Amino acid sequence: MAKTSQAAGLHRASLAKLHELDAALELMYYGWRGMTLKADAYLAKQGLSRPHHRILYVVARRPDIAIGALIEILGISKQALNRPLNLLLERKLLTSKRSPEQHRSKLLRLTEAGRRIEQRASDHERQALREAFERVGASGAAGWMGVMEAIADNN
Amino acid sequence: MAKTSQAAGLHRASLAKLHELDAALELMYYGWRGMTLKADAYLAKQGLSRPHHRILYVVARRPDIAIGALIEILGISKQALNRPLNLLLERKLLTSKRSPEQHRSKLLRLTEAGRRIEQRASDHERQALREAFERVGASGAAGWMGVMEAIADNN
DNA sequence: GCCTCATGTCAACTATATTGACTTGAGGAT
DNA sequence: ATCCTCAAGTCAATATAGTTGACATGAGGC
Repeated sequence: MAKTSQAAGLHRASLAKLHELDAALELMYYGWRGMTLKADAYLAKQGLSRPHHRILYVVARRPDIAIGALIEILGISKQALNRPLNLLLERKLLTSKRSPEQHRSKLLRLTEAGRRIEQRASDHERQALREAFERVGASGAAGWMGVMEAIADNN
Repeated sequence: MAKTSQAAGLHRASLAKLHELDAALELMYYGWRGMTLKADAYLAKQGLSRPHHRILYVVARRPDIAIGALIEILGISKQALNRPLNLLLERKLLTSKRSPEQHRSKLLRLTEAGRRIEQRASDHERQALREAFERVGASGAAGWMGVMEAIADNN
């Protein structure tokens, strides 16, 4: 699917800072890229990409989730979910079966192969976080979490 | 251009945590979204989107940048740059003129209107950061920067 | 006059999303 | 049985964001 991602500022561009917070703003951008770079490269090797990983990630943490609930969590339309989801089913990374009571909905689960890929992709991301946390120590990590929570809830 | 972005996990989904660092992993995702949410909404009102903002952001910090250098920094192909750049020129948010010595290259600058839009969009992002930094104090902010730098340089 | 280089443009393709309209298949209710 | 609802699936059209490849233009340099 996705081509191996381009240089795309592999080297953080040095731009003049017009505001005090410009450095932080750019760090958010490059931080996101730094965290996802290796995971995306791994996924590309498997013929998968970010949307597939998002599906695998959620299903891993919500076994037997129904399709409607998955759509809600991912925040995309069912048509947008359709392609990547079917690919994952065809490749037998996911299974779907009808619920015993609620026959209307289909329940999704990871297969062993799906679990393995989800683990490896997420591990690349966690590894980037782990190294960074180790470098700054526990108090820095706590600060990072606090800031990210505040930003995440900024609605 | 972009439709007003969907709910898309406006409420951070509560998923079981399979690993210690899953919470941090999700925070990176929601943090990025939290920072860009209002900026994207503002840009959409102006009929612009993230790529346009990226161009405006860089040109604001590198006045008289040539197109080739802009392509390098953004990490996209000239063909991909073409559409958003021409829109910005048509809408007179950017000007281009040939360099006095280096007549081969074109130099880009923001117009007043372009500067205003760049400022407002980036302000939405900086505001999210500012509030978060205020909430956690200087040491938390320093921790955040340290972690993000480590992740950004994780190549 | 030719070569190079920066820019511009055309075409075809891929991937990720959207909205709208419609179908299918399973249960529930009368 | 028939009708209604609901979850899921599918088809079509569109937008956005990117890619490669090929080729055109226009300004200097030699």
